[in-house]
Amino acid sequence: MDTIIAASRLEALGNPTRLSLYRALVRAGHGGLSVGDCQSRLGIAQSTLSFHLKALIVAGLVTQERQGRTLVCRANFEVMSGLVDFLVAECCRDECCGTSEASAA
Amino acid sequence: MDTIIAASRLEALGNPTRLSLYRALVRAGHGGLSVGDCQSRLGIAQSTLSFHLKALIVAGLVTQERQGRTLVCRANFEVMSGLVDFLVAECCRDECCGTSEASAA
DNA sequence: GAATTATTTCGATAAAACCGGAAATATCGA
DNA sequence: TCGATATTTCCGGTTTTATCGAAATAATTC
Repeated sequence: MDTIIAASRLEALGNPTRLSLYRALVRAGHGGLSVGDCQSRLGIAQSTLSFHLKALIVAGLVTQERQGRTLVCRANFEVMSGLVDFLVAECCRDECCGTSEASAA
Repeated sequence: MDTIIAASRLEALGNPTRLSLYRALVRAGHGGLSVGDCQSRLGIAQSTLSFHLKALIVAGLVTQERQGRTLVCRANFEVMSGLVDFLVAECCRDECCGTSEASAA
């Protein structure tokens, strides 16, 4: 995953309102939540919710599916998994040869 | 972990410059990197680096230790681990009873 | 204590984020 | 088509962020 893309996803999660929204969707699991359900849970203005929801969708963290009048939102678990993998990828790769003190040799 | 704290950490990682910086430290592993090493790797102004480094430190993602004239920076792996755990915590908790269709019952 | 190296703070500026109210769009039911 | 429900877009104002250069601080060495 590109650093730019990973950063945009982390940025999307890096707002308390959006993080709460995302976690509500994570808790909801497969079934997801309608936009209205999200709104009543978070208790913020609809326009504000729509704004943040869109940010999560653009980032690829959330998907939407229309069901009649309502839009069902779901967390995209694969994207989250990829993001987590990215964060820990290459951990300690440059830490060669088991030096126990910094800048040894 | 509090949502506010988690969001602040994700926000800290949600900037391409800071994410690159953090990943450089993750790659460096236990030995860490001096601020000067970070600067030469990222190729940005020192003031800019200092600004972003401070953000990571305030967020708790990075620690610093003085060694003579240099400040050694290290990724705080425990904090990262906690953050990852937070993201996947309570997954599907509200998805009761294995309904396969949304809003069944 | 003066010179040197390492790092941060300050000042300025342009860009972006955040928020809610009002209006617009889309779907359903009768 | 008309009315009701569900959701988004547009608008504006305020706050925050990102960036760099220049000056200041901190620790070391001679």
